[in-house]
Amino acid sequence: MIAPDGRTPFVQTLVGVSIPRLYAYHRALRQALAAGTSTITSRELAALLGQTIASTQIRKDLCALGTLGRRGQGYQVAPLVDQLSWVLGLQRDWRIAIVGFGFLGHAFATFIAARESRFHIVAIFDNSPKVIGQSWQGITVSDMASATQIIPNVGCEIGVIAVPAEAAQDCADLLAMMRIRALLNFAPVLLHLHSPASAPPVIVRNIDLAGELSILTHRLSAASLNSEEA
Amino acid sequence: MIAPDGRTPFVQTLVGVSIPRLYAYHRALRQALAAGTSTITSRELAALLGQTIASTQIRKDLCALGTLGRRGQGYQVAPLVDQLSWVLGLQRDWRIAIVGFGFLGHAFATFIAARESRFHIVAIFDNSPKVIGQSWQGITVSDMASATQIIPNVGCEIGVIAVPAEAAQDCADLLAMMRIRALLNFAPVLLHLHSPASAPPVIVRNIDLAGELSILTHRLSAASLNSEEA
DNA sequence: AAATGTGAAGAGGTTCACAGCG
DNA sequence: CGCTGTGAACCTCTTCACATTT
Repeated sequence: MIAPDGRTPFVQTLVGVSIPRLYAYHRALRQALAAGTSTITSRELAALLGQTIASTQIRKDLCALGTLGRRGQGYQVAPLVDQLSWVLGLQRDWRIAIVGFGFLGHAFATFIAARESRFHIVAIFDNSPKVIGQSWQGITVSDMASATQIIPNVGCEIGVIAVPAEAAQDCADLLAMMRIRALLNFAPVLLHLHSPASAPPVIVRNIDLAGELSILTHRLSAASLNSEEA
Repeated sequence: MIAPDGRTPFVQTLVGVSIPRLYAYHRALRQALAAGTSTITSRELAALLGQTIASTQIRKDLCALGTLGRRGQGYQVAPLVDQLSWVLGLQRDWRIAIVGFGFLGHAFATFIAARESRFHIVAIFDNSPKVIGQSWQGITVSDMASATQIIPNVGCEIGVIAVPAEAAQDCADLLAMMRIRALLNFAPVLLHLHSPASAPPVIVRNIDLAGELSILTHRLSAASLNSEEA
């Protein structure tokens, strides 16, 4: 793997840089590029991000990726987007298997297919007879049990778990056995993954909808208490 | 508002305590309580959380909520759950309006209704004629335009934005005008909320599905580079 | 003896101030 | 002169070590 500019990328050496922040830059800069902006300063980018990130922080982050800015001018947007794509792993395509094709799995598939051209849904599984056999954008929903045949064929790197909590662990085990390398888990359970010793560990990221809600309720409660005191 | 034990709660004064972590404790402890555990040590709780949080960290956090543990024994699970519920704002019920009743809105509603008894979906909006008029658990999906009449009637604190990116800002504006106090936003856009000067600012939390995916792809890329070097 | 509670040390990430270029 | 790049100060959160309590 060689970065677009020929330097060896040093993705793993980025200290002090948060990936969500880089993704925010990436999204904002893609929009700016689409709108015809060719050059941008760190302060302008901070404005695009609603001043949620200081311009100094932006410069620190971008500097850590390699020097791309021109002093006195700012940054070239196009190469910056490329560089960020590279670091975020978005310079290549990825194949995704969705497990659980209820409303959530369906929503995820539709959202990703519509917006992210580098992510491809290549397999869909469910265990409900009502859903199995249905077709979504040319992909037939298969029984979970047939994952052992299908996944080696289509070869996907990422699994999305959108099943009820009770079924999530079994799905995760099965996907790990199929050498899936990363999981996005919507089920509100802690997954225990004992990947085979030969394979690298499975990367898991959890999205907990109830947890997100409770962050809101915490802050609402705190806000009420503050206003009562005032 | 008075905490269960009579002390004045100090929700807003919790420094050095992350809310996602408290929520993780809450979930694990509720399960432990349901399984019949009445007492638990910080180390046992760390084990329940898959050793993702050190027992020292747990003690620091719980200590910050007020002294609830007994030295030599551990913590009483039941009062601990109550205390955490209080801090997280889960000691009361909350009413939610969902805007956008495609697959994602539907998934969110179903998920919350099934799992979280203190959250109540009280209004659903969409702008597609195909969806308006449908009924979900006794709630009729209404046109977005009628939100100005419906929301003041049902009085909900939290709004969920599950519409396409292009429509999200308008929905947020409308909800803010209706004095919604918090928003969970699934649309991949930065919302600008100019809440009326008289009202407290609207609390926003964004859930960015593509961003979550890119965190996985970043780590997958980094892992590949590392293994190549090894 | 066992586990909590907590000051102190440490690590990590953010902001500041300004040097360095264009 | 403007904006980037960056060492240093700063601050927040985590970990350690151990005193304290049951």
